[in-house]
Amino acid sequence: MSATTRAAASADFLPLMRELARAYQAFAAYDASGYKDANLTVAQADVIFSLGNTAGLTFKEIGESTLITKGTLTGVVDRLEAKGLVKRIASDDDRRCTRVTLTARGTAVFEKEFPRQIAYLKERFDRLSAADRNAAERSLRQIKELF
Amino acid sequence: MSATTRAAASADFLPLMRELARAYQAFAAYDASGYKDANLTVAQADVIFSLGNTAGLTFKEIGESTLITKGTLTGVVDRLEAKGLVKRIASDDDRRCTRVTLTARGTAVFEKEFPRQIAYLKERFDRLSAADRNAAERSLRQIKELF
DNA sequence: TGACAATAGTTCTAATAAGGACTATCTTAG
DNA sequence: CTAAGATAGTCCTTATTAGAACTATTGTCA
Repeated sequence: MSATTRAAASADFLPLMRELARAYQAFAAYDASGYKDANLTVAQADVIFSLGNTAGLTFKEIGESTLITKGTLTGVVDRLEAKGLVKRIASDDDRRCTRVTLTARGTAVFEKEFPRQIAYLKERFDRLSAADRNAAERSLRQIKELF
Repeated sequence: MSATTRAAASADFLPLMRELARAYQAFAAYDASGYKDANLTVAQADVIFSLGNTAGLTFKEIGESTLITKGTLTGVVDRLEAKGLVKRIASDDDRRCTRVTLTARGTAVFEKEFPRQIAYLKERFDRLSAADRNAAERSLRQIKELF
């Protein structure tokens, strides 16, 4: 029995790891499919949804909310700005910061797409009982805290 | 109360969705960090681990195993081939298919990195009890099947 | 105050990632 | 057998993605 096989043999967490990847990918694919008609990517929608009902957020704040790293975020905001959905506003108090806010068109997109996507997702998540959802949430919190 | 706010108010699945994304991202970041020293990306390691202990797999089979889509897989295999870890072999019976196999160097990488990564991951997953792991696996299977 | 570390964004590079068009090859229906 | 459809990979485009180097600005401490 090789070292490789021996390592795998005692790895009874592999099915859990596999299910984590499969579940996330299945969800992510469904989530992304909801934005097709709106011509938004998941990253772009994440940013718009973060900005909705706020007076604007800094790149740092958007990054914390969406888990998009700053290097990526510059490009995402660039493309949203090119689409006229978002604008950069220089901050007065701290000139290192840039605030990003929704434009009128961005707000309109948010008010249309956010409820639509919530309903689109809710239709699936509601197939789970409240007990199952709570159990899943608890398990996922445990997993998150492993790392 | 706006339609947007109303939609979000009845969306009690949002915490679960958030935990799913957070848990997966935390795991993925830890997983990726394990390959730094080996100069492998997660996608490259996934392919090598799929090919380990096989006589070679087609692109289609690798894609099913790793969830990497074919357009991406061509590039991943290109880079692994450039590193000398993998080689393409034309199939005889079905000339549309290409089999991918580990080279001697690829096998050596597999036999070193696979047990190391399993141990690296096991150290974290073993912090969960068997019961918690089973509960998590069950929840994740439920979530996967929602989509 | 003045060097120096810390922070916020941008830019750059390499590598995914999805999807569609394209080529080559099988498969199947008539 | 042959035309039409299906399948396997490649190539192309657009958009992330992470991380490191870089600039500008702010905070800190002696």
